[in-house]
Amino acid sequence: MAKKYERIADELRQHIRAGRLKPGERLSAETTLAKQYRTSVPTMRDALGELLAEGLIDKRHGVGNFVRKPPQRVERTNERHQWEKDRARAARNEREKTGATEHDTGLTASDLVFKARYRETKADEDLAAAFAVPVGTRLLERVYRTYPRDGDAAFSLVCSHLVHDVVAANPDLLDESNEPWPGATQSQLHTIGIELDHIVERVTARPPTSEEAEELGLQKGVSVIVLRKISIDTEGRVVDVSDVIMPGDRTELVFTTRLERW
Amino acid sequence: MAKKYERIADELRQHIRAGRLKPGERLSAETTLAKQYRTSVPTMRDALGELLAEGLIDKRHGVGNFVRKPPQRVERTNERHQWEKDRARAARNEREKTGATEHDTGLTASDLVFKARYRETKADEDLAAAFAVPVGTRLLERVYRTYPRDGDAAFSLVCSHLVHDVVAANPDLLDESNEPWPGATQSQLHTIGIELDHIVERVTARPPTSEEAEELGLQKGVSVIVLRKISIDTEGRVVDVSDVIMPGDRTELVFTTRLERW
DNA sequence: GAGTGGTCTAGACCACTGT
DNA sequence: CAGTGGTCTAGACCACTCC
Repeated sequence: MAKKYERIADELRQHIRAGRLKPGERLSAETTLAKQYRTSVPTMRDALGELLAEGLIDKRHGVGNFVRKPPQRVERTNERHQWEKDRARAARNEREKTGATEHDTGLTASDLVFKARYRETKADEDLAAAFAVPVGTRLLERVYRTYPRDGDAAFSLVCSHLVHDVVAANPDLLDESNEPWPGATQSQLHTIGIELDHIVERVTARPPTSEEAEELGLQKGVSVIVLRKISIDTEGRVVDVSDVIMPGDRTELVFTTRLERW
Repeated sequence: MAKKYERIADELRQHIRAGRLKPGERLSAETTLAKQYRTSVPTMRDALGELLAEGLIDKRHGVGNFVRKPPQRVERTNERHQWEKDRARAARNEREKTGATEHDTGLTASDLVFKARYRETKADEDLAAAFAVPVGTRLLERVYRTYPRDGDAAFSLVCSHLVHDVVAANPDLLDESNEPWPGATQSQLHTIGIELDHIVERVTARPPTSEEAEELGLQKGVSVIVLRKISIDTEGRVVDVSDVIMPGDRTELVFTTRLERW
């Protein structure tokens, strides 16, 4: 009854969990494994595909299959928003001390490479609805990437949108060469007199596009977590809509909800 | 350069999005499609596998492949916690009016079938750490399922844990036949004098186990969203640890974070 | 060049569904 | 029973990595 590739996957999983296959260790070639498990190569590959989607192994084309090191999960908390707000009005040298990615990963700025690209776009239907503005309204699109200095895969893909005419009040905000802006978006918005009141985050999961898989270094079968962050200011206006794509096998989102006392 | 199965998947995706293939419509048999696209059946299946993971089609063994109706997404907000807290002390008939699943799905109680199963267990390492109690501490495990009356797949798989000796203060709380308890867990905890202060939710995504895929009616390649909810009472004690498994292709989590004013 | 995984083919046989 | 998708096999050929 049990499918063959599932039984093989189970067996390999046990070996990994029990430590008989150690992190970083290379598995035998797929042709060899197929013989060992008395099966064909495609079936063997189906079994390995399960472990791949679970993040237990890495496949490296032309090299081999490797037991994955237990991934260092990146936590992203919703407390970062209050933390950013507290720092938004601080002196520049204070804000420069740490950024949010360092806050999440525990790495220091020297380990990280940061890239920003600004572009002007027009609101499509989706964004127009989120901002409650007409379709075609001019937006400022800001794309961010943060890479570890040695590795190649990005931690997350971030794409933020602002209403162009709103942020144009401070021309510095239109210039990507001012990035990384110490203190992040809330500090930038503060320069044009905007204070945030609350943030709504919508979380879903789906398979990555091939570009996303490429940039995040995702193995086949691994999903991404998609987070749409909507920032609302004290007048109830939507001032920022950001989409964040994170690798599903390395990301943990943490949300704390405080309740009113009886 | 582009892989053949990706090109075919792209083409089918376009057809679906453009409405040339309508929701509910059956695709040709895989052997027929393979001929149409001048490829082999396994490659055709790889292409269909992409659409499957994206939730664009349903495969029904022995029947055919069907264009999926745009899934009605279930939203789960963190505002439900305050909503539940507000109702926890209300009169029974008030609390009976609606439950949280109805709140999320917009369905009424008569459309839903509810099941609860209680069981006594001992804290493993993971749960012991979450509760800050010794490994082996007696826990009450409560498993919940909610099904639509006509369909077969559950909306979510919920497993809640309470410290047995804490809730034993009210024997009614040990008896699954008292479920569904109007007003949910916060109302149950209120009967033993517990008030919640805040809730921490940790969100991750991963492939489903085969049991999860079965119960949630998931197609191959669709991930689940895993939410661990930890409830902390006004004395800082962890009183409930719940794991919620939700289908990745039909779920949207919504978290609102309110910020302190400057 | 040797060895690895990636893509694709062709086809056997099984399991499930509806008539 | 006919038709469908599910599993599995055997093997060709390509693309990548490392020596």
